[in-house]
Amino acid sequence: MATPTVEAYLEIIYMMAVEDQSVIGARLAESLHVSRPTVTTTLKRMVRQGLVKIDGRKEIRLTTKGHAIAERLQHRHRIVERWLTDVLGLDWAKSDAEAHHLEHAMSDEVAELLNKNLGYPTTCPHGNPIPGNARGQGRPDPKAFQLGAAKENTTVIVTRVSEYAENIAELLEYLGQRGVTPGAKVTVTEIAPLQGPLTLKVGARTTSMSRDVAKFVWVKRE
Amino acid sequence: MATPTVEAYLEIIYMMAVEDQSVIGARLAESLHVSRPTVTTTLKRMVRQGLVKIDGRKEIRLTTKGHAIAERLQHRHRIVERWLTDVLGLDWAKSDAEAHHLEHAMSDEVAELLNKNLGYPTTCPHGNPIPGNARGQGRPDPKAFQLGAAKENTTVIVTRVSEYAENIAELLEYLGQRGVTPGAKVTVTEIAPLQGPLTLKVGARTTSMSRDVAKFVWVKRE
DNA sequence: TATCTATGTTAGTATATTTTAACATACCCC
DNA sequence: GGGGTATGTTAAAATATACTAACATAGATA
Repeated sequence: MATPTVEAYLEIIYMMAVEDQSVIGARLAESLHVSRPTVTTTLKRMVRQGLVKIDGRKEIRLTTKGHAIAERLQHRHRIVERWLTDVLGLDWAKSDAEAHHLEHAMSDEVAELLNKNLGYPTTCPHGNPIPGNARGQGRPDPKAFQLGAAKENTTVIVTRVSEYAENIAELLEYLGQRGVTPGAKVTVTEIAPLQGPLTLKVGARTTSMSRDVAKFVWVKRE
Repeated sequence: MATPTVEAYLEIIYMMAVEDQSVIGARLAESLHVSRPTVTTTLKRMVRQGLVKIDGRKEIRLTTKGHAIAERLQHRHRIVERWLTDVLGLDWAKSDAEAHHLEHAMSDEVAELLNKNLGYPTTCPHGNPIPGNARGQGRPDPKAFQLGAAKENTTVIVTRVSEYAENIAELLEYLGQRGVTPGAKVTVTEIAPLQGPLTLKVGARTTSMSRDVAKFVWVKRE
């Protein structure tokens, strides 16, 4: 029923909501790399189909129906990512984009066979919970906080990297190359003022990271 | 570049040519379950894009470019089928339809990682050669002939089942349930006259099969 | 030869998706 | 309060994909 385009909208809306972002058309246009008028038209269709609602402040919300589809897509997406990275050995930075294509072309039956074959993983390679497999129905750990909010001279463990970002592929590659992946131990050695970068120690390596990037990395106390 | 729709056309044209079928618009309309005017429009686009040529007798032929895309799709299709049936345990009748969806959503890189992971299989579960992996560049065994052409009281080995048929899912399910799969030994015990059915012995079981169906089953002498 | 059948094409529509140009609004800052 | 920025919408257009109704044509057949 839902076209791949509409499915992509549903999924990004779902992700933005999970990340507590403001879900408005302008944000969708950026994330999906389409113009604002396109978003207006598509959303109009989606409202007609009962997939989303738009309130007076132009905030977009998923209906029960839209939410169900989005959650099914996230389920597929993360299982496919697990397969791509763990079984096929695909780079974790590439697996997100690839999964975005495959998730729209996979039947429920195959998704469940794959899920079983992988042993019902609870998170994707980026640490995000898999709805249906993980407890909490895919809600991220509430005790986690953004690396950007960590205090100086604390050591934290990376729990997950958000997959909602405009330049997600670059972001993942950047983080992967520096070892900032789920389970990694990171020490914040310095926080520059004026929204400046963080200085981090990851393993034996010292690196710096902008505050904007650090927002996408969720961590917990050691 | 090529949309999923155009890719589906390319693939079916490729398959029909391999099976020595007459490749004309009316046949495409049936196979793809669209109307004849739709085929006219889409073919016009494909000619403009340099993917196919149509001769004076309305026969459709792939250009080098179209052929390359079709072959890449067949490669993916059959590798994916192998994965679906061998690794995930999906029914062989369902794997064809599922592969038709997944093949359009898979990058070259993932297709090759999967190919390697499966050990470079030479045929799909239906016995059809995988272009690039099999010798002969995906041409079926020239010594094989259709089960419908077998003589009475001969025993043959099934080499492959054609995946080009209008009701392919039903056909595969029918054959699978009767054990008529690649490698099976089949004895033709009786051939009814007037294009009537064949009586077959497959293992301990005796069954009959219409001549129309028997055209899709390719066999070789024991 | 007249007709039936298969096939292809035109015409007219419809929907989904996309764009640019232009305009409308709301809110923030000085 | 006035200008600027962010945001949303309208208008006009294009492309890909699909349909039905109608017509054209070639071959086969009665």
